[in-house]
Amino acid sequence: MAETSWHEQLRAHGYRITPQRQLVLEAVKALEHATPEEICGKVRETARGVNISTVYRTLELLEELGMVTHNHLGHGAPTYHLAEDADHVHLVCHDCGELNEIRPELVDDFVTKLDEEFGFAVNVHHLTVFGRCRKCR
Amino acid sequence: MAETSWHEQLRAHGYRITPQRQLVLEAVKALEHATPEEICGKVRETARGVNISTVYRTLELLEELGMVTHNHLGHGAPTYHLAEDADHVHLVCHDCGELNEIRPELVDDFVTKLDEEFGFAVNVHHLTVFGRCRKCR
DNA sequence: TTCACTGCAAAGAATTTGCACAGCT
DNA sequence: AGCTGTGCAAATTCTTTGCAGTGAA
Repeated sequence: MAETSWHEQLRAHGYRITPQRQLVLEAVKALEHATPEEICGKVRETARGVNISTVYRTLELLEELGMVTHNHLGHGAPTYHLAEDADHVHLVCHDCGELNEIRPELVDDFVTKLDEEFGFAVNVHHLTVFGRCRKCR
Repeated sequence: MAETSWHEQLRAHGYRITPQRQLVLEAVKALEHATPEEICGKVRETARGVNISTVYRTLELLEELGMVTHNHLGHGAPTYHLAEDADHVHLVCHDCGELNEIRPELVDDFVTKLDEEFGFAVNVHHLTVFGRCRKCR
């Protein structure tokens, strides 16, 4: 995403460009799969006093605009990443918690089948598959 | 599951049979996809004074013994059901929240592929697929 | 100047834990 | 009787909200 692109996307919807929003977006990009708490920590490395509730509000906004997405990779807080980096499916091991990202093509058949049979459009970016990894079986 | 089966499964692991455990298991069976809160409500229809923390502890125990499983069907609390009734995949619509259960055979190819390519054993019972249903597209 | 945005503090929802007593076995 | 399980209350974790002051446009 070009620097100007997200500025304009915010403006086009009547939202303002603020340092906090810039920093949150940068943190999401840099951290990958980060929780709101972690994002807040990263942001505070640069700007002090940024509040966790601002992070929540910003993530909600950025998600609404389609700039970031989130996943539930376990029992705890959700993790966020850039929408443009989200083109993968998550594999999470129940036992060791290991996270793997796999090519979305692997679910293409499945996605097609659900579309044909139920008219259901799978959101592949939000798909997390739990199971047991090679090491833990 | 026969009446005696789960009694023995508890005993075999050194756990005791209590009215609370029986009621929680019955509530899980009766409600299907119920949150801990809902299960607690159901249990209290029969026995008063059962505590929510007992429900949590019991669900954790029953899950550990493989008698119930849980899924995350949205942002809120997880939902529990009997493991023996869990042989389906969940389809959840982002927009209307509608929940559908589909035949697990639909993911067989996908499961096989993940096994072959990554040695990853998918827990189909815990699989929830988000997307947009026919009506909301 | 105007009104969206933020920080702060408090409220809320979901879950866990410590501890003394109750009740299975 | 012995020890697991339970109720209760308080602590935690994660998230949202109200409100008054700040700052982007």
